[in-house]
Amino acid sequence: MATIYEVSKLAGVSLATVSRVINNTATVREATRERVEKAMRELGYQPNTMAQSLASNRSNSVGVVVSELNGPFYGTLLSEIEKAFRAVGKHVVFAASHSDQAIEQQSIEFLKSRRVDALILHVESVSDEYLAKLNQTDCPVIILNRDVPALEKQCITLNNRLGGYLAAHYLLQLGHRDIAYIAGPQWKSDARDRYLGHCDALREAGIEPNPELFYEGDFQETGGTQGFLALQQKAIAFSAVVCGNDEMAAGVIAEAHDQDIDIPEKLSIIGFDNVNFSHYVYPKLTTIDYPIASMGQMAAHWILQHVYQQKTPPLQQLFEPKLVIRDSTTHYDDNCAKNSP
Amino acid sequence: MATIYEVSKLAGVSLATVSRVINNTATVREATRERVEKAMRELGYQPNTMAQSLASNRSNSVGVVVSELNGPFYGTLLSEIEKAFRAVGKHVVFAASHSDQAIEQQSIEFLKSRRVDALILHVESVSDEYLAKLNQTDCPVIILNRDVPALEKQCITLNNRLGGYLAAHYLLQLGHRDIAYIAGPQWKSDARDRYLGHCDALREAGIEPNPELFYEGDFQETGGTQGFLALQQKAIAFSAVVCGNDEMAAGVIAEAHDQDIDIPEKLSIIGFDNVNFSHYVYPKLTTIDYPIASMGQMAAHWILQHVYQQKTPPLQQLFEPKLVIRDSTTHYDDNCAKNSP
DNA sequence: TTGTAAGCGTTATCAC
DNA sequence: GTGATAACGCTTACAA
Repeated sequence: MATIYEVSKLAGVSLATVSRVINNTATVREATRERVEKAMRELGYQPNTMAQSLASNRSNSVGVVVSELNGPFYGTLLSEIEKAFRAVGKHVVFAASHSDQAIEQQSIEFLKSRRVDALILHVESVSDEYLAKLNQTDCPVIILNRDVPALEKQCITLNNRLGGYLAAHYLLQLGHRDIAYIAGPQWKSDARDRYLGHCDALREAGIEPNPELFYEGDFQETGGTQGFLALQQKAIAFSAVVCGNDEMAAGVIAEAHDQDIDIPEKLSIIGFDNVNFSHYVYPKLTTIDYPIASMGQMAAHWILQHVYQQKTPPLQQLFEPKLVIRDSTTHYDDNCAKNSP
Repeated sequence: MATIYEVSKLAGVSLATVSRVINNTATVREATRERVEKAMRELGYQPNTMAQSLASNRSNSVGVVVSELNGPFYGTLLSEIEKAFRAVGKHVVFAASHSDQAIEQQSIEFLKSRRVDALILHVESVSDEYLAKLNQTDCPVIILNRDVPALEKQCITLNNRLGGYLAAHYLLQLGHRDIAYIAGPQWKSDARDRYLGHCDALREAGIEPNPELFYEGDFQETGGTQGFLALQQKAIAFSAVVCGNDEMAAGVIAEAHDQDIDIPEKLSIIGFDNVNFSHYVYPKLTTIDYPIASMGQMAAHWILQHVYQQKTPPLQQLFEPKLVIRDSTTHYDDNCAKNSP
């Protein structure tokens, strides 16, 4: 593989000049540039990125760590990030923590050891302090789906509260009054915010949230099923159930099928995230769209701008969810048997 | 960040010795090794991977290119590959071709410019010749889900024909005789093989495959829907339909719902791949499991063994699919209205 | 505008 | 066993 030295010899210029045309780092006379480019072409020259990195103290690569890769969510994220960086010749190296708390921090360190120029993190278990410290080293960090006060300029988040509001508001609009809620783990801020938005909408409609209609699940399909069963045990009936995410909504739907409950006629169900399988469930799931692709893109833009000094469209930190109406919800009907024991 | 030089000074040894303890590359007296290790710990030393790569001509990273990242398939693949390599301190950098023919080759070149030690490819559009040439350079290639004759030792594939056989065989066993087939694009060898297996089972049962019961789809959900509609137009009735993949099966199920056709009572449906949403469709999809996780792991093992000289479990190139029985299939029943105009 | 030369932090080849 | 020292291929002052 040809080196910069051979190029310089063939073009009859110095190493420095070749480097200049490679990096556009100083003005080079047009004639010279052309001679160099010709030489590069003839030799099929490709800069050795390792040498570049070593000399410039820049790896031209960014790291991404996500908690899970199997799910319907992170593929889209990674895909978008990679696309954005490749367009400017930067590589992305990634690690998955496989939802393991111990591995998460280790993943970050692992990528740092690769001297990535920046890190995009979608993580849950590491502490705010750790993230703040990390950012102070040499490696800017941008954080998805989480608010770290010390890093407020570098967090890209969804307005989860608004999302929760939109879901409940839609159901209220359809005439539902007794709306059950199957939440995600309440130690997670997004799960909490979604429920807060839910309560906002209820109160706005003059309804006080009823603890009897609340169940704390685990964001998994089975959690949805269990939540639905638990809610049915209670004394109070409901005509709709909103879930903290689509997986749990799928769990509810599955159980409803088992019990021969017609959806949406007897029970309206609404999810959250709009993951890629949400239109494979039957009936197709009404849900709240989480614009993960745009958020990934924005993370890339932030780094492009702040780390690589590239021009990008204006940055945005807070994203708005949108209601996606499909077939799992319908008007409240007095005749509909409310769901209760 | 501490360098190897500082470590050597603190430990009172030469650069070379420190390098030796880092790489276990020659015998170092126990006392010396300990002094060096202590120094490394005290300085929080981490080798600079760029410098290592430059000097050793090894990047300690492997590249992965996949055609798509959104789908339900590649996340699992990447996840498994990353896990295997991280365990031995190797990084993985990836690129997605976003199903774009032009980008695919460019993605490969992009990763090669990063001097990856090896490449794992799940690609369709580049030619066999290109792959063979690629492998001859400096960069071993391992290929997933595709047979490249010139690289037969480096291809990891699924026995698609067996998979097709298993699906049809199961339906025959259930008593179905008129079985429609919605295939993937027949220029793809996996799509072809699956159908061949289907025919194998039919002939084994003394049934000659009927071209009227065959439709060539596109592996997409909409293709399944269109295929189902097209098959219904034909003069011949069928009691079951097998699809070249799960997406198309989902399309058939959606259309069946629209037409109020009971599944599986009136129509049995079977997919292929066992993607992560296959149990979210209703009824849960009977399908053929594609062991993508094991295959990704095997790709990693191959590289670990041949490129990094690590010991691994024995390698395996051909994987066997398995029938996964769920709720979209049932016994053939004479009373069942066959599907026809 | 172009050239010279000193790094960048390792590994690897010699000697000792 | 250990230590000098020359690569590795590039960037980047500093000169010219």
